[in-house]
Amino acid sequence: MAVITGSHPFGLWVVTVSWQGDAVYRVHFGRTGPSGPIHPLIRRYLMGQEVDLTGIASPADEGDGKTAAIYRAVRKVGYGEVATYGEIAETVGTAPRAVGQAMARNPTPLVIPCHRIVSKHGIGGFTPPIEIKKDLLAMERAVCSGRKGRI
DNA sequence: CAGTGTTCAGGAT
DNA sequence: ATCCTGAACACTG
Repeated sequence: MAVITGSHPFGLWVVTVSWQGDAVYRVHFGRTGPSGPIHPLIRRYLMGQEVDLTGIASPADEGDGKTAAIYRAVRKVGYGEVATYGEIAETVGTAPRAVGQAMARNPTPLVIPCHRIVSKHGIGGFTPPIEIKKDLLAMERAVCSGRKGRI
């Protein structure tokens, strides 16, 4: 059984996902991507539905190192919520820069919501174009505020 | 050893 | 109020 690679549009971008069963191995943003199916939950997420992606397995958060612990902490950040590098660092017991380092090497954005981790003073960084991070956050915020008059 | 998707404090404009 | 430095922290290749 081979790993499936497919893509789905998100705004002006195309999200390419390599996955198999309930495990996602790689997520990549680009202008174009191969035709093929992607993980159902990620597809619904990209279509603007509030879905819980914590059920998806990612090789990144399995391990013994600090990085894996950071990824697990990041995954606890819920849909439409944000946390700072410093908060994640304090949870795991490490330094903010280690969190940034881990985010920069995140193999599976969305599954591990690195876009919800922002700098204390601004939006923070993002290895693909920062526009994507802004769009993702804007979408989640819109969905959350859209559900029955809450904030 | 060097490079980060940080953070904090200080000082200048 | 905004912007710039410099320093210290933890982790990975």
